Amino acid sequence: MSAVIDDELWSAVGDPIRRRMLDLLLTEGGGTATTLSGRLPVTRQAVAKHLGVLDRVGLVHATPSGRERRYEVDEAQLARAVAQLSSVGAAWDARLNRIKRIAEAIHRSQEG
Amino acid sequence: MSAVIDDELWSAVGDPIRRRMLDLLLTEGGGTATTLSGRLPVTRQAVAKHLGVLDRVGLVHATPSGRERRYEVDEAQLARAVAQLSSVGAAWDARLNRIKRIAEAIHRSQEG
DNA sequence: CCGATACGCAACCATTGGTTGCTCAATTGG
DNA sequence: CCAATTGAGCAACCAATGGTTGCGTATCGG
Repeated sequence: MSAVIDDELWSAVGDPIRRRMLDLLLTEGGGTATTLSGRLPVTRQAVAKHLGVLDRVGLVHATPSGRERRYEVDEAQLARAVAQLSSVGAAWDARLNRIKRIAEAIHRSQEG
Repeated sequence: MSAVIDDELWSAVGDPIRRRMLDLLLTEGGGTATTLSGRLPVTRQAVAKHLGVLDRVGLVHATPSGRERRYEVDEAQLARAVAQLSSVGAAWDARLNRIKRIAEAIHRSQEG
């Protein structure tokens, strides 16, 4: 029930560029800093830094081959991240619902 | 299907301090920069800046009263944010599932 | 009225995301 | 085999952001 998400994981997927990178890596089945930067509005170096962040939290992993460094999404890890995201959403949902029920109860008690 | 979340909303809830602030505001039914800073590891001024961010994206709103400035969560807006969070999660889930199905199909075709 | 308190503003510092410029290594082709 | 190309990895630098301290101001309560 913790709803205490791993802050590193959150900030990793909290960045819009990194979310788009994950999307691209998923839909294209992996890529390098160079190929990704061709589809993003930032330079290769910026992409490389973001890949470093994603790598450190385990959302992607790299396989060097020749002079290339190909990155792929760690699907299990991303699934875990998605689960944590939705658990935070669920926690807030629960609080909102509880507040709503209390408010309704007060409302009824004031009427009846 | 967009899965294109409002980046401002994301970065608003992407910050761990701001998430804890939302939690506190929900569970305590509102608060001021001063009361929140008492429960957080940052100064009142830092909290005030975060409240400004949350206010600008509409997740909280303030009602000045005397020398206090009381903030409360805009529940409808937070519900919207939660919905967007879960839609991103759902989009990634869908991609992960599709990839999984394709991988399984390839696996089967290679065996049979 | 005067002290305490809650807020806002400004200056300043560290971290982070971005850039450019360079070097280095591996691939490719004459 | 040697040279040009190309992908990656630094390093320096800049802007924005999250944090701090310090100070001014307004409101509340004795």
